[in-house]
Amino acid sequence: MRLGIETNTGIEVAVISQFKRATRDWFARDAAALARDLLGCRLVRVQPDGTRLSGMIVECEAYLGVHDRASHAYAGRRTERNAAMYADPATAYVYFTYGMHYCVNAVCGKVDEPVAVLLRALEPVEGLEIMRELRSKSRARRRETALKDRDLCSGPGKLCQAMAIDRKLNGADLASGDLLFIERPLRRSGKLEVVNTTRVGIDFAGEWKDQLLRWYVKGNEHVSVKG
DNA sequence: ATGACGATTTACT
DNA sequence: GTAAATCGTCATA
Repeated sequence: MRLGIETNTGIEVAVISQFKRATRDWFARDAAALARDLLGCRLVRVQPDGTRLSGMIVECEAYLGVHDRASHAYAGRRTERNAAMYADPATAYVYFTYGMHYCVNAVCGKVDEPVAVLLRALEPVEGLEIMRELRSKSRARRRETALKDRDLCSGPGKLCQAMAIDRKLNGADLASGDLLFIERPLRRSGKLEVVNTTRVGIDFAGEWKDQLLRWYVKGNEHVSVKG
């Protein structure tokens, strides 16, 4: 239970919410089901100094393993970079892309089965001002205007920046670790309207680009792309 | 050793 | 809407 969370306006309001750590068993299933269920859960990052950053997961994509042309494990590719995909469920797979961005996945399925869920967007909950600093840091030119809340975690690369997630967290244990983990609500937090559609940024994937493997919270302003 | 390319973000026309 | 940024990774040689 947690009393008092930071709101978009910076005002603290008293709320009663109950979350518990997601267990390894909870991750040990197919990626599509997990992707859907991750919506509404919290991703939590505890920094070295103990500062807690968190956000509600509002957008996810499932990557289905060796047959999925969009997956890093397509055709059984197993390299140093994607090794974490073959690890235990609840392992974090963090990879570097486009020469400048990190993306984070929750590995699921069984051991040696390279299936995972890409976390694409969060609605910031704890540590918004720290996130703002982390996000401003790497910008080429400082902007006079502060970043809006919706610019903090509305994309896979942005959320890693805002949550201080980089290659050091590749292989982290999302179930038992203390650095990066998932909390799920004990009670279904009201009605969560969900949209199921196609994945983003995988035009190279042939027929697999049409599969409906992306889920997001309908109407949530932190979702990265509409559609 | 070399070259091509991103599961993206940002700035600019 | 288009294009630049930017470099680790991987396949090929």
